[in-house]
Amino acid sequence: MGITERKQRQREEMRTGILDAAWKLVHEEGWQALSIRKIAEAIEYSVPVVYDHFENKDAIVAEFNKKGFELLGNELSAVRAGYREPEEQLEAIGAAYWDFAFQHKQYYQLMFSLGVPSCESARKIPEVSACMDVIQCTIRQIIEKYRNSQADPFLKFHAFLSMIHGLVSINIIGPANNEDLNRLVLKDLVTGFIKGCTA
Amino acid sequence: MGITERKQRQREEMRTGILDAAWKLVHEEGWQALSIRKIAEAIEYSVPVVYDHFENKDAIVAEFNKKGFELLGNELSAVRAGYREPEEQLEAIGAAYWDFAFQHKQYYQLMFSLGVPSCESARKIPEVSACMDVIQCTIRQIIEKYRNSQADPFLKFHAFLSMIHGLVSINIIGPANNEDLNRLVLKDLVTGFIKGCTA
DNA sequence: CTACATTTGCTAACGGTGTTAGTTTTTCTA
DNA sequence: TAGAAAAACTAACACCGTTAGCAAATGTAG
Repeated sequence: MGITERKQRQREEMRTGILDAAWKLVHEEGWQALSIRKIAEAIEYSVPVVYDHFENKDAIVAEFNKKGFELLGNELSAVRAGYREPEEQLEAIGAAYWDFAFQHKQYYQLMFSLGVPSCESARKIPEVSACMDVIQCTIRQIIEKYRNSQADPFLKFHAFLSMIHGLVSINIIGPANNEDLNRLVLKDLVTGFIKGCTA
Repeated sequence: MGITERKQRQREEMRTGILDAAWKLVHEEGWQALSIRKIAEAIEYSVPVVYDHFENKDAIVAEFNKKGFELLGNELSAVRAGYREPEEQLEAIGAAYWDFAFQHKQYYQLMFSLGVPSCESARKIPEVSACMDVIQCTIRQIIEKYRNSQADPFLKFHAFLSMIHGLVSINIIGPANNEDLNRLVLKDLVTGFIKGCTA
């Protein structure tokens, strides 16, 4: 009775086919150009077929949102594993975060609502927490390492995220800004931040 | 021959009427709900009349973008004028920037593409520069005051903007976050930043 | 092998969007 | 008062997300 298995497999293939088509469209024309109708055309099926696999357009978008945080989380974890001292780790995380935002521009725009019709009802998904934990944990270690009882890890975490996200989001809108300047700003922000954690 | 004057006046009235109606809609239903048709209905004219005063929807949105930066620029200037020392000024600017973002949520969302279909072809408008100059100038004064030749004013300006914008944009997406925490994060960021400028 | 049931996919529609071509109505001028 | 100019409108085009209802393919049981 491999029939149900085959059907299951075909369903799965269609699902990923939809996502692949959607992703291709986003890459070629941006989020604002993504439409159910174009997806349907790309997979060579009629529109309602898409609705058999996703409740609505938001559900498709949410899928990418999740995947984006998953990707970023993995990236940050991997980079962090390459260093021993938490200061180095945080510096590397800052750079990696930056790289991610621009190497996966579409993901990042979606993840932080940059010029994208907001993907409602996200933000509580576990991928977000997991991703943030990497940063939060590293910062806590810096503070602990320097026995700086005045620095609140939670507060510092939010400060760090604000810095890094602000830098990225300002630069991700519109075409290429001065890349060298941004690198310097990033370094200035991160080193300044670390100094604030240690002293 | 007051006829042409009257016509001019009527044109102006219709223009502001369109903008008022648009602004009301944005306030009531958000940017994503703004439509030419709804504007036309609100002003009790047919759709093409709107196109007699604005080239397209983007032009209407761009108008608000400009106005937003104008407002923010004035706000920051005013707040800055209330203090003598640049450190105090910057601290006040940080707080004022924050307040603006949340008191004029719709403006801020538009100005920095937070969940809004990007208003193309903005960002080079003079209101943006004027607004940023207030911040940039204050930072330069702090650096000069402390004769810190190592701190680059331009770089520090970008760093400051990143911080403040990052904090705001993370918190402006979604419903109310912890207000007290955000105030602390803001203070931590700004004082840390000032320390980085002075030493 | 056939009859029924289920799944699968489709057509066609509803109400919405931005935008514009062409036409009517109003207003001003000569 | 006739004709030119300005103002406003109707109606369409080409999209969009979403869904109700129907047709065709597929699997199941007698």
